Amino acid sequence: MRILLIEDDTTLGAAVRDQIAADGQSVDWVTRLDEAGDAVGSTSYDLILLDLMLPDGRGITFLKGLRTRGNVTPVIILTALDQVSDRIEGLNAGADDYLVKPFDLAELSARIGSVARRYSGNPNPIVTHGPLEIDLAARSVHRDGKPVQLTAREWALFEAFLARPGQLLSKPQLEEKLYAFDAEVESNTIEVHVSRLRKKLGSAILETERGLGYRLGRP
Amino acid sequence: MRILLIEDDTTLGAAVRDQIAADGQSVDWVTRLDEAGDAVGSTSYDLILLDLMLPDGRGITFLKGLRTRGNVTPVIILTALDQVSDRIEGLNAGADDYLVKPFDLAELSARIGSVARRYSGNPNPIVTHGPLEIDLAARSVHRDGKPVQLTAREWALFEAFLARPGQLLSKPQLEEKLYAFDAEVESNTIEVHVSRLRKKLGSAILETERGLGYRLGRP
DNA sequence: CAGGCCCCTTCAGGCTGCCGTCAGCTTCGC
DNA sequence: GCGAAGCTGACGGCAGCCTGAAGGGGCCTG
Repeated sequence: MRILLIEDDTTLGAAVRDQIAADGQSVDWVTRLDEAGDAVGSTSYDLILLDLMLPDGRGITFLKGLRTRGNVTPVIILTALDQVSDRIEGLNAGADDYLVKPFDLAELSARIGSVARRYSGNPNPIVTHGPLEIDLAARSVHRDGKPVQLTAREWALFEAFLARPGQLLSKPQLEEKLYAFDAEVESNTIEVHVSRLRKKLGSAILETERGLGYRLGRP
Repeated sequence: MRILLIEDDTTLGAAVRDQIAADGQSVDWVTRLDEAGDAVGSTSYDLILLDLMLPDGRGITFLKGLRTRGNVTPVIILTALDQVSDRIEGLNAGADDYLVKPFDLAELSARIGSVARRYSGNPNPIVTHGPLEIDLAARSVHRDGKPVQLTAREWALFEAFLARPGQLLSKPQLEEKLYAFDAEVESNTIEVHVSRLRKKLGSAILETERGLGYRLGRP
């Protein structure tokens, strides 16, 4: 992942650069907005870390210009300004996240990871399970290459099994997972949803353990 | 590369003209907006350098008119106004960059080079999605070859889906994207904007996943 | 400064289809 | 063969969604 760091404080900049490099990402570090403008003009970045107070202008303006030109690269703002109004202005200008100095470098790593996961141009990780291809982030399932539509409840149920492959889940456990714990389910709802899931995903997908519950079938 | 310089200060204008010529580009220099209008009407420029205070009107007005007529030539604003509001107005009006006077001629060269690299004479990359052609940089959409006008919110929403094609986006996620995170949206704003987008771009463009959110439809 | 215009939000009414329920049937264990 | 547990088709209620219309605010114009 290619990251552009725009930060004029040399101490902080170097620390951030080293942290990112330690995470295995590549960094370009500039200290002025005009350098930053050239950089985004000539290179395609996956993420921009932007200081708000720079020697040749406000980072906000740079960010707005970026967005006005249709650039959708995710931007995380780094700034000493901790007032809510600045934060709102930054987010309104199109920032994706915000870090107030002084911040923990580990936290920075976490945010970078989060943004990267959310936006990386790469496709989401796909879990395969027999004839099924499951994209958890996109909430989509394909069966033999054909998309399958799952409803909200069906997803919740399916997710519960995917989270614990092979593990036996009792009906009370599943009800707890599907409903706010105060909801009263006085019927065979789980059975019905299991039935619908089997119809959509294949009858082998869920195995019944009579009297005990269900478990995800072997692929 | 062919550059149009709109500047009424003869000293500065001559200096800029000479600098650009020294960089090996060709320049047309006009001092009034009506002349500028004639020039863009008769010649195709790769870049426009625009002063904001001119004897026969505001440069902003000229720029807006240009964009309204669908002209997407990159524009760099040259101005003595150093207030943030003016810069933002310029960028919102469709400028690609700005330079506050007095500026270094070397910096001007760098910006020109940057813009040139960004556009490299070629039209912007076009994303096609079924009957839609989307120019992210110019923020324009064509449907079956006809231009479609999107408002700010509509574009922001559309962009969110384009950034992650096929991914399910929940309403809270979309609200987060459209509004500062502390804004309270107590109504069905997202639904309304989705509805408008469908009306403008075609009903199949966004698919509803009841209880979960929306996703970009297959082309 | 009034007036117009456009965009955004909110609201209300109508519609869709998901979900819980039930009943009748099948399967399983003993 | 019997009872208990599970399966599944059918159906009505209602949450969630759609959309036309109205009102307010910002921006530009005369």
